[in-house]
Amino acid sequence: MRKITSTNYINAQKLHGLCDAAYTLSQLSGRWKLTLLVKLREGSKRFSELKGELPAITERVLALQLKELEKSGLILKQESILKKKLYTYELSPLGKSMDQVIQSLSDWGKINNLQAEL
Amino acid sequence: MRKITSTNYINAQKLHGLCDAAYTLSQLSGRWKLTLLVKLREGSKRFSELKGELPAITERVLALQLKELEKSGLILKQESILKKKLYTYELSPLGKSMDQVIQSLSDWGKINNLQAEL
DNA sequence: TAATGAACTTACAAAATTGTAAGCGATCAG
DNA sequence: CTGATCGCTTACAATTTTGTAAGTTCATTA
Repeated sequence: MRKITSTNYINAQKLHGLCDAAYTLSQLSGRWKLTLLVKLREGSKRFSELKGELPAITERVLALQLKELEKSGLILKQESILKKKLYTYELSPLGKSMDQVIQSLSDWGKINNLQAEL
Repeated sequence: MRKITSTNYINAQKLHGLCDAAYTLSQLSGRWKLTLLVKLREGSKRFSELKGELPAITERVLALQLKELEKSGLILKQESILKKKLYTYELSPLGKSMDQVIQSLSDWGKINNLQAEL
């Protein structure tokens, strides 16, 4: 939970007021958010699928990140019509509008991420 | 300082191994880094200039962020030929190669950042 | 030469994020 | 009806990031 009276929080707000790029970044900040969006570009997935594709993530953090992405409108949570209590997550139109952003982040990483050669 | 034995650190490494976009994002993570790059796209600037353009930043944090950007090779610190101990910061070639990334982050923010209308 | 300013650094505290471990309420297969 | 699985939630601790306040060093200015 954020303290909306903290200098930290206030500074973030000011920053978003003077830098659009920083605002965008803030929507993606959180260890796994961006990667979740990348995975969801492939199509809608369930909680357990996402967990399976991100071996190091814990359920707690996965739930947190999904909730925040939903709150900021980038993804949608749908209940299956066939089975109750079965949900799928998918990109919302807003999330899809991030396509170019995600693509350029991926492209730059592909060229400069030496880590990935392992 | 990061503990290279922490689960947190190890998870970040794993993540960069499986997601190029996340690697790119990690190079930009830090409250002011991206905005510093945005400012430096306008041309090289000095410490005090940057401080002046980012009213809310403290000297401590500005110094930290600049040092990290330098360490990751995105910016260069140059000493003035005319006056000793006067430095300017500028984008390195690697930093300039982020142009497309920064541009798409800005573009998305421009459309979706309601905050900025203040 | 004393004062000023630029560019930091240090020690410390607060806040935010992430990880650990366990538990809980459906729903469903058997 | 029973146990298993899915999709979470809770309480707590560790880690990481950011902020506060003060001080330092060197070089220039007056």
